[in-house]
Amino acid sequence: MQSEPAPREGTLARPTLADVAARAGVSASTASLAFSGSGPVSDATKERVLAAAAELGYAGPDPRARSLRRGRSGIVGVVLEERVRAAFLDPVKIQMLDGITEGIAPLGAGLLLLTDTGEAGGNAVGIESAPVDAVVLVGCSPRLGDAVEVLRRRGIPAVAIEGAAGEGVPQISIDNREATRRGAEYLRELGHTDVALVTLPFDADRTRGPLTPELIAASTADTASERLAGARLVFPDANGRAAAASSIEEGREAGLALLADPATRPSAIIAQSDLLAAGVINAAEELGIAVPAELSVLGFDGIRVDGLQHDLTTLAQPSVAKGRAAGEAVVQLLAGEPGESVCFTSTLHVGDTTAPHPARAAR
Amino acid sequence: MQSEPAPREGTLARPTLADVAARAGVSASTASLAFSGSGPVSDATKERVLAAAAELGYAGPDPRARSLRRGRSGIVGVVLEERVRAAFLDPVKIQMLDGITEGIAPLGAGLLLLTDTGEAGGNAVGIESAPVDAVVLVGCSPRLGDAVEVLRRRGIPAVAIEGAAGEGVPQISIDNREATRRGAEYLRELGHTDVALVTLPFDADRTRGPLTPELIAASTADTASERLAGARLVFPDANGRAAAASSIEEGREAGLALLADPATRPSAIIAQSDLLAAGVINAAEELGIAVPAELSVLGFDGIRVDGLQHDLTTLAQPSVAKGRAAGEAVVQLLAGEPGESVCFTSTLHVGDTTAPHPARAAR
DNA sequence: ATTCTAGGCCGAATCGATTCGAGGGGGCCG
DNA sequence: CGGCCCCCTCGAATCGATTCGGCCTAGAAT
Repeated sequence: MQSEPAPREGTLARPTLADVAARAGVSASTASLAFSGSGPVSDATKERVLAAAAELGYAGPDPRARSLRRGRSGIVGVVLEERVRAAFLDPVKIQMLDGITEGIAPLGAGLLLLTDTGEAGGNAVGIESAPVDAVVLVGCSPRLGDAVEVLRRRGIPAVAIEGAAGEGVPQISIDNREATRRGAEYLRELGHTDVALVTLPFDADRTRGPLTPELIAASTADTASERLAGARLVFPDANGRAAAASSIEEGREAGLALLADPATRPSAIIAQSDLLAAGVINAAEELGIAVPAELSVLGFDGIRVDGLQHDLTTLAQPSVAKGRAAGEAVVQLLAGEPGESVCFTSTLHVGDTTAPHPARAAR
Repeated sequence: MQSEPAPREGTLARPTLADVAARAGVSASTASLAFSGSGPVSDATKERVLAAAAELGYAGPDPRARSLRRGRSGIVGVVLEERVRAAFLDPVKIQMLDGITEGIAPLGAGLLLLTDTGEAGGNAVGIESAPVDAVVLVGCSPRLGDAVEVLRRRGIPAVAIEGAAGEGVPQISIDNREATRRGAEYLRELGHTDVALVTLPFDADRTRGPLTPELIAASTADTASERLAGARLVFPDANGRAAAASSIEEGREAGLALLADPATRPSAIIAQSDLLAAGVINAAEELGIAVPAELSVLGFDGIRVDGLQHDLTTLAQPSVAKGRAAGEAVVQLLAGEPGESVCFTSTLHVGDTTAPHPARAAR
C-alpha cells in the first residue's frame, strides 16, 4: 500500500516530465537532459527515459513551460496592416511572406500571423501580447510607430518592411520615390502633361477621397508619401485621389471619380499599386475610355493581376527578395548582431497600358 | 544604504509584474488582478498599479508565463502539408486560410503556420512542439495519420480539412468522389472514351510517375484516392500519372508525358486540381495540340489560374466556406463541445476547355 | 454598541521544464 | 594499491504570472 495517491493509468491528466522521470527512476533534471539532448547523459539512461515516456504516452516537453524557462518561443510574428484575409488577397504581401519564410528558415521558427488593427480586445492575441521572439512589420502601415513602441517596451526585436521605424529597427525598403519619378518621367516622355494620381492610404483612418494638402501633410504612411513625392518631381501639380486600400475595387472607385468628367479627364494615371491600376483600367473600360489609346495607366509592384487582360506598365519591385532580406535581418537580430537594412531597386516594366499622349499621337 | 541590490532604473532587465506590484505597494496577486480585470480590485488600486506599470515601462504580462499558468496560448495552428511558401502559391490554400481566419475570429486567436514536413530538426517549432490550443490540418496530407496521433498524445484538439482523421477529429470535406464522377460523366456525354488522369500525390514521398496499382494501393491521401475512384466509376480503365504536387509545372510535366506519343494520346484529361489542369493545357499548347478542339481538360477547385487564357471547365468547391467551417469547429472544440463535421458539395462549371470528342464532332 | 456581511487585498502554491553547481562512483595512471 | 579526474546524476532555484482560500476592515443592520 503506498501512501502517495498514485495517478491512475489512463487518467485524463497528461503526464509531465516529472512523471516520466519518476517512472524511469531518474530525477526530473536528468529526464530533461535526456530529451533536450544537450548535456552528458549515458545512453542507457536516455533509453530508459525515452522508454518510460513512450509507456506513459508522454509527447515531449510542454512548449509553454519550455519557452517560459528558455525565454524564447521559437515563433516569429508577422504583423500585417490589415485583416489577415485582406493580406491573403494581395499578391505583393504573399510574395513577401514567402520571402520571409525563406529568410527565417535557419531558425526553424514558426510564423505567427498578426494584425495591428487597433487594440485586440479581451484575450485576443495582438502585437502587444503575442509569444514571439521577433517581429516583421509588413507593409506601409500607418500604425507603424505605435507598433514599434509597443515592441520596444516588450524588448522584442523588429524589422520593418517599408516605412522608417526608428533606431534599432532594420528597414527593408525600395526606392519608392526614385522609381515613381522614373515612371512619371516615362509618361512625360510619351507627351503626357495632365496626369492624375491614385494613391495608397495616407493615414490610419484610411481616408478615401481627394488628395488635399492637409491629408498629405498628416501622412503617416511613408510609402504613399514617397511615391507621391516622386510623381510630383515630374508633375508638380499632379492631383488625384487617395484609396482606402490597395485593391481593384478601390482603384475602380478612384478611377471613376477621376475619369467621370470629360472636361477634367487626365491623359494618364499613376496608380501606387498594380491592383489600383487594374481598378482604374476597369473604370476606364466602364466609361468607354480606351486604354492605352485614350488613357495611359502606370502601376506599381510588378505582379500579375488576376483577370486583367492587359500587360500592365508598372514599376516592378522584388517582393520576394524584400521578404527574404527581412527574414535574414530577424536572424541577425536574434543572434545579437545589428540587423542589416536594405533598399532594393525597382525596374520599369513597359507593358501595353501606356502609350503616347493622344493629341501628340494624332499629329 | 539598502542591503538589497536594487535593480537600477533603466537596466537591461525588463520589469516583471512583481516589480510593478512592489512599486505600486501592492502584492503581486493584486497587480495581476488589476491587469486581467477579472476580480474585485478597487479603482484606486487599479489605477495605482497601472501608473506604476507606466513608470516602469512594463508592457503587460509575459505571454509565455501567462500561457503556462493558464494552459492556453491563444494560438491556433494551421498545418500545411508542404513548405509554407508552396501553400502561398496555391489559391485554394489561401482561400481556406482566409476562411479559417474568419471562423476562429471569435477566439481572437493568432494563426501559426506550421508544416508537417517530417520531424523538425533541432529546436524547430513543428507540429509536435508548438504552443497551440488547437490545430487545423489543411489539405489532403499523406502524413495526416501521424500528425493526428502526435496531437492526440499532446491533447490538442484538431480539425481536418480533407482526409479522414479518426475519432474526435471533425472533418471538413467535399464530395470528391461524386463530384469527379459527375465531371467524368460530362466528358463521357461529350463522347470521350479515352480519358487520362493527372492526380495529386498519393503518398508521403510524393512519388511522381505512372499510376500503378501498387501506388494506388499504398495511398495515404484520401483526396487523390477519392477523386481517382470517382473518375473510374465512369472510366474504369482510365490511367494516367501522379504529380508530386499541385502546381502548374507538375501538371505540365505530366501532360507532356501523357500527350507526347500521338499513338496513345487521350482525347480528354481529368486533372485533380486547376493548377495541374493549367499545366496540362500548357503542355498541350507546347505540343501543338488544340484545347478544347483536340483535347478536353477538366480541372478541380474552381479558382482562377493566373496567366491561363482559358475559362477552365472545372469542379468548383467552396474553399472559403470549408475554411470557415473548420474554424468554427475549432471554436466548438475549445468550448468543450464536439466539433461538427461538414461535407460540402462541388459544382461543375463548364468553361471552354472541354468540347465534344473530335471524331464525334467531325461527324 | 456589537455583530454580521462583504468587498478588497495578500500569501503561498502552482503551471512544467531548464539549468547550474555540487556530489558520487568508477576507471585509469602512477 | 592509492589518488586523481572525469563522467554522470541529482537537488534546488528559477522563469513570470495566475488563482484559491483566508484574513482584515469598514460599513450596515439590529
